[in-house]
Amino acid sequence: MALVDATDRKILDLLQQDAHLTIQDIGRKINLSKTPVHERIKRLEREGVIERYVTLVDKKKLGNSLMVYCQVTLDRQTRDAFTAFEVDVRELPEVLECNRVSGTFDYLIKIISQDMDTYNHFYQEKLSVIPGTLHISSFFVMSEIKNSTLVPV
Amino acid sequence: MALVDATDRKILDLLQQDAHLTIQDIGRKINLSKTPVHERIKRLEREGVIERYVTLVDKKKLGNSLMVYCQVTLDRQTRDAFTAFEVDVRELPEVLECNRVSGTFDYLIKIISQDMDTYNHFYQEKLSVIPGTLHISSFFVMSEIKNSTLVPV
DNA sequence: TGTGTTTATAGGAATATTTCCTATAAAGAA
DNA sequence: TTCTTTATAGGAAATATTCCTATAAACACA
Repeated sequence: MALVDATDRKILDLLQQDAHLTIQDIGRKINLSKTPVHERIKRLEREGVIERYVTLVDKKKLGNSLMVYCQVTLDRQTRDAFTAFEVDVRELPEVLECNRVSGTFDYLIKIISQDMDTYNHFYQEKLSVIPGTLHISSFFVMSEIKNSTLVPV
Repeated sequence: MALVDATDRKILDLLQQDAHLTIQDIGRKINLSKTPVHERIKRLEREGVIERYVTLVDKKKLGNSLMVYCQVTLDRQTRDAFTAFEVDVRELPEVLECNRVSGTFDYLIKIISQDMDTYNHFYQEKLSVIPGTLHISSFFVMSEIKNSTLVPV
């Protein structure tokens, strides 16, 4: 049998939208008793299909009103240069996402910050000082249209 | 009193990392009985500081191995053109994130797809056909370095 | 075909958690 | 001071998870 069957996908679809659904709730929605629902969820956790349960909060209400994308280019495109940059960038709590991409720059990173002063400080003191960084180009988010964690199942 | 005090921030920090922590667990970690922890969480939910509880899943194990960023430029930068594009893009489950940004293009969107064939189909049939779209430039994610939902508190 | 094994499910019982209720202590207002 | 408000604590009821046993269907194999 496949790693994830149709029933698993239904469960995952529901849990992705609301991690606080009870096993009974899920069972009711997909016409299954609590035992198989419970066992399937535990199996999906064991297999790593379910990675974690998290709480999403309102950034702005916590004082983080500025979101910025940066295109980062390193001075050398070697494996060691990539690794060194990645180790450093992972440590920065302001960096929510970092992906190495194809194209005219190396990394696209998403940064959250309180305001422009805070961002400027972060940019000058924490981001642009990472060894190997050659060029950084910032794009400021003016309006957040969509931000979903829901992977199609 | 402020909307969110120091105790609230401790609770939010813990819940952001693990939505399945029990109220008792949280109370133990911050030296508080279950009642105030429970009341604070309910208040944070009511006030919208806590937006939702979600389950994060392994994209690749569910068959979504390709992640792509697109820079989208519209043919006109009017309010109505923006609104129309945003309504359409919000409906696409492949689009996990969409932000309107400053700079030489209008939107930066993050797309998840099974593989290149699926992405090509999405690109040709669903993305590039959105009315008002002038230019799309794709950047393929080669390596995911960091992907966090943890907002600094 | 028949038998034993595996797999998925159901439902009750024990355990744990959330939710509700009452009570206490500290801080601030009249 | 005295009353009110706010934050906390802890017990009890309601709810959920977890564990246990049992049943039914699918499958392998002699």
